[in-house]
Amino acid sequence: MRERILETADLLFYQRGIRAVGVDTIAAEIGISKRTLYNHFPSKDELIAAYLAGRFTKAPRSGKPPAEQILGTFDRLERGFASKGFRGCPFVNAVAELGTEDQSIRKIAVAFKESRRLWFRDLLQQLGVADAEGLATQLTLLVDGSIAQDLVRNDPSMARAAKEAAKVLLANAGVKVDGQNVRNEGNARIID
Amino acid sequence: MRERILETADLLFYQRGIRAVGVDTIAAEIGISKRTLYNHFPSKDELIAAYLAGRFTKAPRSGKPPAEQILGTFDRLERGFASKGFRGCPFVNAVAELGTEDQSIRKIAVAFKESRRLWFRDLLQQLGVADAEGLATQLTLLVDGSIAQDLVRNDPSMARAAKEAAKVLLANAGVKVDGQNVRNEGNARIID
DNA sequence: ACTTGATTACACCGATCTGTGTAATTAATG
DNA sequence: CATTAATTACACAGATCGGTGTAATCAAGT
Repeated sequence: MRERILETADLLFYQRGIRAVGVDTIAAEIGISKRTLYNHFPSKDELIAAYLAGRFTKAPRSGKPPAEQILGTFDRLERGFASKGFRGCPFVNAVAELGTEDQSIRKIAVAFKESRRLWFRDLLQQLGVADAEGLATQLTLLVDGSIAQDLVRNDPSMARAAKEAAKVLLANAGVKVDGQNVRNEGNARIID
Repeated sequence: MRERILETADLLFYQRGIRAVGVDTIAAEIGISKRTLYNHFPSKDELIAAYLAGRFTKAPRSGKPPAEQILGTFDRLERGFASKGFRGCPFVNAVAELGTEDQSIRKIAVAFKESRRLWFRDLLQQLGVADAEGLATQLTLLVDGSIAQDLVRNDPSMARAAKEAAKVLLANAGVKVDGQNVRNEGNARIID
């Protein structure tokens, strides 16, 4: 039951916005009484927090080469953009909608952003990139930038643009990409 | 009077979110009657549209070298992030909050994003960049990415990370940056 | 002084919001 | 069968929402 409530809340919150969806709407959508919903979640705020916590999915660990994993992120992004229900990053949207004052929600959003940055960083470290921290941050900018742009433009190709930029940044850091050969001894050299 | 309403609505909408601010709140904040507000704006929706239209500021035209103008964007971003009231991109926030179905608002947001992309593109063309269209798109990703990241993290240094990434992208396209020397004949070579 | 237009106070509308109280109903367990 | 726990229907609370109707007030211009 709790999961049914959560998945319905997830769908409606993400699709229409948190403030735009009332608890009555959620209960009615499932076909349960409002009382039942409040028996599982003491307040809407806790339901919102649970919704965001449920969106906190770890990045998949795979055996593929790190560079492929990194660039594969943008392929998954593009598929996500093209899928029907895509409506931007739920964490960014929540902070944008609910404001910065709500610390509990902002903390979840920060934790998610940071977890993805660290995922990038670890892969970059495996690749021997010198400034893995900085480059990981830059990659997250491309990710969130393409998400924001797709949200307003509804243009999945933004993911590909981000991927191309990521390739350049990776190559500049000495990572071999797409069979390109790159040396990185003091002066990086990009061969396209 | 109309401007007073607009600037107050701007402040409250941007700071607290559009759905979170009622017309009564706006009128009370100014100290006018709700009737007066509705005499200037027939509905809240039109007030929202006017709010976004007012946020539509053209990028400044200056006589500085194109490369400096482009990179200066990120310096201005960083100052914006560090300023007290910064709360992300009002257009992205509006779309995130009001949903994609509201076409009139989404159109304003798209127009703004596109205007900034074209501003980048024109400067890149002045620099003789081959794929000015594509690179301009990539730069907007860095801009919007840093905005989104700063919104949740409250970390103005995201603008600097975006600037560093932009430098790499520019250099890779053969633009001379920071006194770096770059050739771009077939194979770009980056010297840091 | 007279007219015109803007603004005011204020009550009111129907709808919706989060949240609660309560008593009846259902389903599983012993 | 009896107990227990969950769920139900439903009314209701108090607040807020966007928006309107109306008559009084105010200020400026001719």
